[in-house]
Amino acid sequence: MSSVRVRFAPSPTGFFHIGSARTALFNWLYARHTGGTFILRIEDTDKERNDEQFLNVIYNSLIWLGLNWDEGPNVGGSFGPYRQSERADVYSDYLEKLRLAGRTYEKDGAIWFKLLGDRYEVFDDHRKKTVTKVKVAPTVIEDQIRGRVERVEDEDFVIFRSDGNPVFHFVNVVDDIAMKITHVIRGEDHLSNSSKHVELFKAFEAPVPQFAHIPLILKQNGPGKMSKRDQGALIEEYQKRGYLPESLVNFLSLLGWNPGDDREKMPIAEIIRLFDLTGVNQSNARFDDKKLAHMNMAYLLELAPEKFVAIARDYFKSHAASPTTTLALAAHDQYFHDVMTLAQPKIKGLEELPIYTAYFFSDDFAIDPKVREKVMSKGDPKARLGELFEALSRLDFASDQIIEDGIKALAAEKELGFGDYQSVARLALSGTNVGPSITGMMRVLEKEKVRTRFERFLGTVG
RNA sequence: GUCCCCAUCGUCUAGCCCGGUUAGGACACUACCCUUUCACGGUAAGAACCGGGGUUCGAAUCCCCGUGGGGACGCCA
Repeated sequence: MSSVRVRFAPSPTGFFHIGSARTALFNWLYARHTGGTFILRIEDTDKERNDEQFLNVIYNSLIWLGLNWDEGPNVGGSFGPYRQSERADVYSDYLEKLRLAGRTYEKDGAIWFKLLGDRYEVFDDHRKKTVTKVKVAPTVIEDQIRGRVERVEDEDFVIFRSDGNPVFHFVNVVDDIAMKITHVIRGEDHLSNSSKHVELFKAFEAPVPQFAHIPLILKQNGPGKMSKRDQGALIEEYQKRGYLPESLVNFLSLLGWNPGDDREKMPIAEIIRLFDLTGVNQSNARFDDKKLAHMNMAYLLELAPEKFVAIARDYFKSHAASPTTTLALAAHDQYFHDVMTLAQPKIKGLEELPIYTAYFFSDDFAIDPKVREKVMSKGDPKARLGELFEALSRLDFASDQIIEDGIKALAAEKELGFGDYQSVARLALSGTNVGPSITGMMRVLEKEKVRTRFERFLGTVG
């Protein structure tokens, strides 16, 4: 095990979104790549805004994505506790160090961190008030991704609120010291906080960890970074929509990082092997749900049929409220299996499944009027369906191939093409022109059902 | 307003560090092929170096300025 220790430090103040997931992923990847330790630390110092339910959202999302933590809540570790709300003792110890070093003072009931240098007053246009500044040399941040960044940190800042609770800057640095964090990998929105943090590290006389500020994910439409409220921002949502976590992870890994060549779809082991901070970009990336959907389809396509069926069943179960999924779940296992394997190579995502397969589980399906119009307008489809109905008794439904041969024989006999039968049969059987092969459809539906649907359709067209 | 970061097809990006490419790939879009509908797949096409100055024989690549985008400026994290 290497000495690399990284942490993902979310605060449970809202749902878990894409940006957080990507930060977690990059930390996890770096830990796995280097053989280091991935730590989950919950930054819940703001009691007002924290909520237990969000904690479970974080845990569940990380687990779903496969980002297991080596130290943290529920798994323990020798640097715990890993929830900041349980680390009050640690913080008072560290506050004492700062106090002894003469780097704190009290004002308005809060405890402030004192910068070193001469003070002067200046009016701040933005905040519309006079503030006290300190004459300081710029703070240098050596960043693995940005290079050397200088920032002037010239105002004292609060480290303990008047309610007695420590603030983010303080606990973040203290815990990074206490937990021996070696690399701080976080979003670029923290870059301007880093000067505060570096000054704190220096005040504690602690080694400054390596910083790596990764680019932000921008919302796909409109200005600004992606936030919890944006469309497609929540991890939970992808879970609900039946996205495969490995496809989301693969997609996310490519947002701001690349292996240096054209490879995109890669197994996680390969991503871990290739991942490094030097491959991380400096510019923000816009989220593209189409590319994610494509990635997901590619993963779905290569799933072993048994696995696909199991995942499909889970998806139906978690959407059991709808009538279509209820009927599907009520079907025999083998039948469900057969329908799903028919659909697997055809669909782009699990979300399509209930509607795509609905007519397999219910005779009560609508005929698409547009498709009907199109199919019925050329040739004599009614006659074709009649012929096919006639031939049904002679057709063996044992395999797609036998059905295909049977229809082809019929077509040859009538000096017609396969398509002349296919389109109208599909319409009668499914009410649409979208779906799996007609032969597979007939095989799975079985002869009796095919017969009754043909009959019914023939009846409706008079 | 101040400070910080960034800048290649519509989007994600390779190339930049170490100047010489028909500036490559993927998603999306278009056409065609495959075909039993719809997809998948295949082929092809269109599509970019933000602008201006330098440096240089030569700049996407190095430097400066501008512009644009993003972030931060809380007793939030």
